[in-house]
Amino acid sequence: MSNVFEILQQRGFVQQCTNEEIVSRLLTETQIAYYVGFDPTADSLHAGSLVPIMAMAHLQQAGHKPIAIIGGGTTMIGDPTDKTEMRPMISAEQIEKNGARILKQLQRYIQLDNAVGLFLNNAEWLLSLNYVEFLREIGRHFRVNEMMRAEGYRQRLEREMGLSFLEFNYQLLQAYDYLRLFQEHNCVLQLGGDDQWGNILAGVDLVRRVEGERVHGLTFPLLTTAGGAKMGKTVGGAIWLDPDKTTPYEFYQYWINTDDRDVERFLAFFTFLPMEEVKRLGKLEHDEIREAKNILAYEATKLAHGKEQADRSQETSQAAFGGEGIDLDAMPTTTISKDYLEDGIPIIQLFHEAGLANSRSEARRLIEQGGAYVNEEQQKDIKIVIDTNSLKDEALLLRAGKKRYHRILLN
RNA sequence: GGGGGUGUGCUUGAGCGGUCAAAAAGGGCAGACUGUAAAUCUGUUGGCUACGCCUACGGCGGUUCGAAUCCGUCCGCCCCCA
Repeated sequence: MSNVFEILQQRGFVQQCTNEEIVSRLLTETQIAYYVGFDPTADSLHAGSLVPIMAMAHLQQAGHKPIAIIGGGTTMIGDPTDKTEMRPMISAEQIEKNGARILKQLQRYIQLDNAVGLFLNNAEWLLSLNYVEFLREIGRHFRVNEMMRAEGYRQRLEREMGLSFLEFNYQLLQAYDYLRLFQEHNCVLQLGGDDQWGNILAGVDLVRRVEGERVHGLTFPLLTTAGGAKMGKTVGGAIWLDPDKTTPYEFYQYWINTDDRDVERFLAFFTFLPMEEVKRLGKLEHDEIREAKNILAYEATKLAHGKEQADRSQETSQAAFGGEGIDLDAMPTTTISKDYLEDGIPIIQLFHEAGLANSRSEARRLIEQGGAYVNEEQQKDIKIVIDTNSLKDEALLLRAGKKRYHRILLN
């Protein structure tokens, strides 16, 4: 149980590794510094980022020193890897701002206090680089033909959109990051998604060429759900870690709706439950597996938002789906004026304005198809006008379909 | 620099000058089933003051009674040659 590498392996974190034996030994016999880069293009991390985060947490618990990097410098270029289009470039200030929020999120999982863990922005060293110097000292170590063999670049080269010279340089900069971190913090392991494998290797090579030292890399599998969707994405958008962007309840719901086939995998990745327990839960079938999803959702929410929020989300969830009660306080709410309602609001308009339908036409369809409920009563007539007579406990409870609720209050 | 392509609704992708709000698939939404899962089946899927009207097929202009479909031009992207 003491070997973190084994833990990572058992939990499914290891996709590729420069040398499993050596890395395993490094992790057991010494304490090392390791790094992961995070993308600061958004002001929040999302559920997909939890894979590297959890891996970092496991490693830190085993006594190793995490370095989280935000790509303030690299993001200003845009990673072409596996991207169908160029990433939008964003300003340094924005990156700075995003970075600060990301740091806060990371701190829920790992300690980054400048002592046992570091948080750095690679803009610190990338922005001041001198072009000619960089070419001479770093650029000379890269073979273009080798770079072009990398899957990510090749795709971009062979398919439609070309690859700008700017993007082509991305790999050099990321490799340079690794070199710097090795030189300054003695970082000898870089982790990342499997799409980063090429970039990680570039860094490993660079360190070897410049410093003559052997450093390592390890990638995580790129998770997709059994349904084929990208991990952490729903049609509505990404599942964010920021409670303002994705409420704890929605976060909880995301996990509890996990596909049966994903439960065991996800428990291993996104909770700290011991593997025996994970396996046991993963084997449950039929409605019993809901218990496993419940635990998954609870644990994941607790990690991201704390015990209190997890408890609440669980209660709300159980109330809403378990039976009678619906936790009114937990659902999205709109406040309207009393006069407005007294005059009567056509049901189509009501659903539209509550945000349960994106247009009036959509609201009309919803109602016609029997998916609209007011105070849990199905309304199929599009001409109905809702007024104060429909109030129940001074409020209206709207429902669209099975799971989407919205409450209307008066002021 | 020269030559050739291509640009359609959330996505992919059809589309004779009229019958195109635009085939088809995917996705989404709703309904049935059910375990807040998956699979399956059904309906629906631009907007609206709604059996009619408006906005849409890269931008702008033109030809025509009439254009997503023809012409010009501009923009983006791709391919070949240099």
